[in-house]
Amino acid sequence: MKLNIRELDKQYSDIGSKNIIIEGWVRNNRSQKEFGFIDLNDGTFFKSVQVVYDIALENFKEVGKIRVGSSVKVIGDVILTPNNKQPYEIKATSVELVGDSLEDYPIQPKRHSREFLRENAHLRPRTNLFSAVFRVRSILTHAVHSFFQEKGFVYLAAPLITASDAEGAGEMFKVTTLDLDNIPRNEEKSIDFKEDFFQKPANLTVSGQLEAEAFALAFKEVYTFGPTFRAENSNTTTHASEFWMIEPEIAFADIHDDMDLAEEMVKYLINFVIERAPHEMEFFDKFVQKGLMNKLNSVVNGSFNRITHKEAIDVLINSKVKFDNEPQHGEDLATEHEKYLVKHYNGPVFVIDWPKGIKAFYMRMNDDNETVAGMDLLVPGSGELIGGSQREERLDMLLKRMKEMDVPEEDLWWYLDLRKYGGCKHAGFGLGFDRMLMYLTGVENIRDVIPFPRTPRNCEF
RNA sequence: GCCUAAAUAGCUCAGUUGGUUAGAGCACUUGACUGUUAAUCAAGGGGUCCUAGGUUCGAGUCCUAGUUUGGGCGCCA
Repeated sequence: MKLNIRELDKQYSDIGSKNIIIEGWVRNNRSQKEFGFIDLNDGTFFKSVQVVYDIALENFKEVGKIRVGSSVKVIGDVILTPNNKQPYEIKATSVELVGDSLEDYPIQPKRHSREFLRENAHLRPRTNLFSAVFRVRSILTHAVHSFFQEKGFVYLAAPLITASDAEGAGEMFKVTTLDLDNIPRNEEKSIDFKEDFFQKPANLTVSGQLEAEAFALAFKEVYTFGPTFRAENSNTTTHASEFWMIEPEIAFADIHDDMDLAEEMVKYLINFVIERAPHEMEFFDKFVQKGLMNKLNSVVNGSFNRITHKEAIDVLINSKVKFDNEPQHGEDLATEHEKYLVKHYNGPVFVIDWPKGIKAFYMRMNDDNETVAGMDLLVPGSGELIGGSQREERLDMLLKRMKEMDVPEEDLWWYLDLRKYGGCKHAGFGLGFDRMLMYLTGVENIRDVIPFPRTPRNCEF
């Protein structure tokens, strides 16, 4: 009977000593004179199973030489070993080498640096850490859909290619089929995009928000979940050129409804993963970030702090801490300020009502005419986990803001239409999926929670 | 993009004020070993000391430039 290790771990006590077949990869092989042990992992379960083989095997000597990384097929019986480190193991009646692993296999049964493993991104999922990270990533993906689907939100796939350059969320990657060695020029000597695939300049999206707004004004509650691209030359532990973002958008809702949704979602995601990946979470808690589970449990059981930008600045000023950037009303928060705030409040903090000059054109103007209804959720380690706002639904105000901020109206005619035909107050946010994963696992670098990360100068694999 | 640190065996690192033939642990090869679990023990193979210049009788070590990587900052999710 073929079994995978996940199934085996569930039912090992009932299986008795039946012949079972397990196929997987050798994590370690300790051979002795007349017997030996293989740590076998088949990828279906965080833990490996120990296979015991002895001299009764006709190929005993060859089995003893099977190297780490090799794939094997094992036939054997389950035996219970309650007095050992592991509650059960496989007593092999047959061990067959399926795919040899050459002598220079880079992954060894020892600690490797994260940098080295990044350079071996095709092999790192075979290590404990990355096995745990990427299984949790998969579970977190499921959690996202599960959360919104349970609430009846409609999922839309926002376009990845866009002709609009107006989102203002950062530098964009250009999309073109023009021959770069022979770029067509028009009479003014500028690039003739009439010759290009879309007959106009096109880019990879930096946000699906504007399209999500269109759907929110039809389905009331919607979300996007997909990749996003930023061509910024960002070199930090929390930025990638290609990352995934979740962008819910809700109609007939204001910024407080928006924060309620964000808080409920973050808590749901944490609970979902803790429940379904207990071994992985235990591993993170033990080896990646001590106290992680305590932190997550207190986040789930507490409520998030909510302060205005003005209050945040007051807290910073009253702290008497000597910051490199002096906190000032009307100015942006520096990273050191964010770090102080999450420490001060000992957990996630919403900051709302930001000075209008430092936020995007679509955020709703508050009655004071000085601040907009934007909100950021700051968390320890991952920085800005969520950025969102109540959207400006008043056509005249939106047009005024676009003019002030030099956003071209002609590209966004359809976005303006949403305010002309049955507009209503609405709000939404973007949650950085990869940053959420960092927060959940305690992994400090975004490059270590993305299977094959893209960052400036790095597009291998 | 700015600031800063680093680069020595496949990996993780040591290498003193510039001085003989550049070392260790792990990995690999060979062998030993009756319950290992990052097994242990013995022997062996393995080096463009990041690259290019320079200083010096002599450079892994000092200087200059470059490349790559880490961290911090900016931009943001």
